[in-house]
Amino acid sequence: MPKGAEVTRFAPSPTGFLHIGGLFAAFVSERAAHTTGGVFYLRIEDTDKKREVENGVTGIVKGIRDFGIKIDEGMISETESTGDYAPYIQSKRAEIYRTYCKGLVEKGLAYPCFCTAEELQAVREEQEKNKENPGYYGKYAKCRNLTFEQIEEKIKNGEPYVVRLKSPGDENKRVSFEDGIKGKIEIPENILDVVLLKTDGIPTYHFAHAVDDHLMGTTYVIRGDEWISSIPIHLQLFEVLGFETPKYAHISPIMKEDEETHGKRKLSKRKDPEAAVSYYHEVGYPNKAVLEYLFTIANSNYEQWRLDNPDLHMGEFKFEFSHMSKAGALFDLVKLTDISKTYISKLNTDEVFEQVMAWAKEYNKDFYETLIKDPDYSKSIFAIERGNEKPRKDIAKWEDTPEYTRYFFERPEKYEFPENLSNDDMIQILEEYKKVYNHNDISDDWFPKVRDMSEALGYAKAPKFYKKNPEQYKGHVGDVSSVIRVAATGRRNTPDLYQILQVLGKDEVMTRFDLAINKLKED
RNA sequence: AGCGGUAUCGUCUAGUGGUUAGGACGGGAGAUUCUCAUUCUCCAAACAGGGGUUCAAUUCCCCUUACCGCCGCCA
Repeated sequence: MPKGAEVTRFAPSPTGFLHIGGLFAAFVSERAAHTTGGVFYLRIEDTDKKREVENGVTGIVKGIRDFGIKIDEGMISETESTGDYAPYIQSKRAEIYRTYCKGLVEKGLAYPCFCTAEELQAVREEQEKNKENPGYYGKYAKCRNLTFEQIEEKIKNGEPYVVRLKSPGDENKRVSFEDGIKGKIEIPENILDVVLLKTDGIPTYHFAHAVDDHLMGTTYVIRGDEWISSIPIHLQLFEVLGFETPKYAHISPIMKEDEETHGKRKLSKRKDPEAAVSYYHEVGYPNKAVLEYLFTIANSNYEQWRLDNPDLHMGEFKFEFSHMSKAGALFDLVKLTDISKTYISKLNTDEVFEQVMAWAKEYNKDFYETLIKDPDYSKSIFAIERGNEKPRKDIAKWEDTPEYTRYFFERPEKYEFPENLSNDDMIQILEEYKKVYNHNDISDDWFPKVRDMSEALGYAKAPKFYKKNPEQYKGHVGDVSSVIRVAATGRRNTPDLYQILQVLGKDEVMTRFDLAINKLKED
């Protein structure tokens, strides 16, 4: 590996649920590794059996991969991994932790503790009453000074126990470390005899973190900032284990404004659908757009870079911790929408079609069937005004497309005809237009024809003429084309009408005009 | 309670011991346009409060406040 290369990792629990904040952390870690020529790996922290979900690894691997985040080593599926430091799943590493733990006990740096949950609870209550700091330490650490004989006997009696660190900390001393994002942080030393190995022999996060990140060669630990408070524990663990400490960078969580309190709060798995990465997939925000958005909150100079380099791949942007925000950003769906619209507007027709199909296949089967029936026709819809110098920005997510394209697949049931014209006027316009309509007209000839016809029927050729002398006209060309537009699509607002008529095809256009005329006659 | 962290337009942020405090999203107005969407122009919009230090503080220091974390055999 090149000099300065960082080894980073993403280490989630196998809940199958990928939080947007988790994706963010994974993304930042991946950038940190790959912009330095290093390695990014995936480790699964399944030390809490209660959290586990069947096939939970798959969901996470897929979630990350879908976003184009490359995992170099570690878990690559539910059971498989690649890389030199396997196993990458903590439940399979029990022996390793036990060995290190045993070493600590032998050196007198850790000890078994037989306290029950009830006893610990009682201690906590007492501490609370005395307004002391809670925790297992000092005089409250009852098992700290058990004799060898006492321990032996309890074990022989089959009493369950955990292994605790015999913390060498001094509450009057402080430790300091340099955080990659937050800068220098100083905190009192850890004095808690934290649990290393739980009753079931599985390590706690703290212990597993120290052992694994050491063994797996992590150089830069990137994780949520809720871990900052645990830093003294971790530093102490590295010290007693005789390991070199990695660098740390603590990321602020992605927040959301709470409707009730108006305060900030973390995006919540339970309350906020947009907390789940799968949400973006479901509604069809392109992965690249989501990543692009994440990048704007990861590095504050990214937006300017994007403005300066609209066509470069985002991988070319140089990610740096120094440009990361110290505070937690509020998640802004509106901004995501804007980024997504811009992104989609730049895709070519085939790309759009491909992505729409991929989305529809999974989340809107009917629409998928509709599109697949005649792929060329479907593509021609998405081709409308695409590739222009100033492309339209009206699709934010694939979920928008069924409604956006509906009138191409269904004849109008309702017509939003303009109110300022009488039915007879509109019938006249349509009848007349049927006569002059030539499906083979090119785009440049098409609109002048509508203008000429408007004039012949007593409408102003252009809105400005009408505005000058409204009493001279029945309306203007806008009213006329409106009638044609509504007759063809049912809607008042659509993209370029010429292109729409071209896509619909001559026969269909004529049929729709007739249907509209009949409808107007009925009313 | 204690221990940490954070604080610039509504949002994401840039920035500096002396600036008309900059940009992006969103909002408003106008222009372009057959509608809509684009595009373009313009506008409104911020240094949490109080003390210091200094000729000068949004910037440095302290306090307060607010918000966020953490205090588990969860991670």
